[in-house]
Amino acid sequence: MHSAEPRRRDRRRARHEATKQEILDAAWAMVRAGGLNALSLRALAHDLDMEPQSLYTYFASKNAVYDHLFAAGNRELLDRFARLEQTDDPRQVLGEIARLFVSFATDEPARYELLFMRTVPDFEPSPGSYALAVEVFSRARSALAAVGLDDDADFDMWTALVAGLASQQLANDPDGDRYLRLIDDAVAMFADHVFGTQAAVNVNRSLIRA
Amino acid sequence: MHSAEPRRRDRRRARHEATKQEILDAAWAMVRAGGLNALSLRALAHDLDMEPQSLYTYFASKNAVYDHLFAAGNRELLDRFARLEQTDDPRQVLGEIARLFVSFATDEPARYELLFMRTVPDFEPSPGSYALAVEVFSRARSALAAVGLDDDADFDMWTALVAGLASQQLANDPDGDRYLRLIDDAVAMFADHVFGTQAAVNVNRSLIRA
DNA sequence: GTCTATATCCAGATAGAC
DNA sequence: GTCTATCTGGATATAGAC
Repeated sequence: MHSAEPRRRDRRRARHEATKQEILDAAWAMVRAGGLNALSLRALAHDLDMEPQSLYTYFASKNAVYDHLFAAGNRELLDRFARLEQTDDPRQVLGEIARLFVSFATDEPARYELLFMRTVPDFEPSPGSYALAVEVFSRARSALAAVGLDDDADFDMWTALVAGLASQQLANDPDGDRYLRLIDDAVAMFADHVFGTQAAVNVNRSLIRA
Repeated sequence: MHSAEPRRRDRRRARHEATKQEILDAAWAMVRAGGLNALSLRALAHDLDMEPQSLYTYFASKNAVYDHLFAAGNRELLDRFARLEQTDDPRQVLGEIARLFVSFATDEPARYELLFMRTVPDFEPSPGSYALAVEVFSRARSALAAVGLDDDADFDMWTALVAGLASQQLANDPDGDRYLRLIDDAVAMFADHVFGTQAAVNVNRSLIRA
């Protein structure tokens, strides 16, 4: 009879985790529908047919819910990084990363807002969640470094360009692709700037041949 | 005695407008201190030593206050446009406009947020205020067209680049100039892309001379 | 034009019974 | 683990006396 106890605890824990996940799923649905600041514990409880107070069994506060969403968003980004096609072509790498971020933004604007804009008052990610964000950052940093892009200012320019495309897409054409379709052009512009233009490369080749 | 009445009405109206402006000044101070969503009619009234209900004499709703801030922000932008140095040099024009927008953002982040991000739930500018925003847009559009930049996609790329620099500056280095100091480089990158590189120009000159 | 009083609704969070 | 009951505080807005 002693041996049954641990299994019972496991089942309870599993149930607990399952409920927690249901709450998080409902939270995603809520921010998806009404924006990041539309998250409300009362409404969340209502959607799940429970009393608001019961949520505190699973999350210590509303910001704890945000923290789980924040962590999940960063894990999703890391997954997408892991699935990137491997290549040595700098322009292809830049294009892949830009598409990764901008589609991450358009897929779920609220998630992008949570991770990259500072729009939830008083929310600070926990150390564990923040570590995931740092991992995302260094992942991007080293992906660019691998193709010869290791200058800090260039990196900042790149993130500004990608963030600009993403935020304009969300703000001005949330359901279209007006800025999404500028990605290839943006990559060409940026790559020409930091690596030299294809034209310049051709000129250099001519000089070498001469 | 009849002639005194209009003057009394004028004085009353002037007093009314003065109080209205005091409220707006306090509102600016509030969003400056606590962010755009920190605006609260209760707190506003408290700062002005009045009851919250009295504010309704001056503004029909909280969003009416936001609307006045929105309009004032756009008027300030138009003023800055009017004060731009006149020049035919495309790169100089691009640089001036970029600095105009990014410093407009860093001078008062909440104002930039109100005008260019969609971060106040349920706020829609009134037709009159929106008209000012449209005027700002067309002002930027025609300033670029005047130096030969009239392609829609190029314009979108430009706004994305400038918006990206501004938003990254606000989000990642609000008190510094990490992205501000990239403006010249960004202008060069963009201008090279749409007008051709200086290198390419030199090559063309060589060809013409040869 | 400003006040008191009030309506209505929302929020996050805690204590303690069961 | 979930509930009832409650605390505390916030919000926007309206009615009507003065």
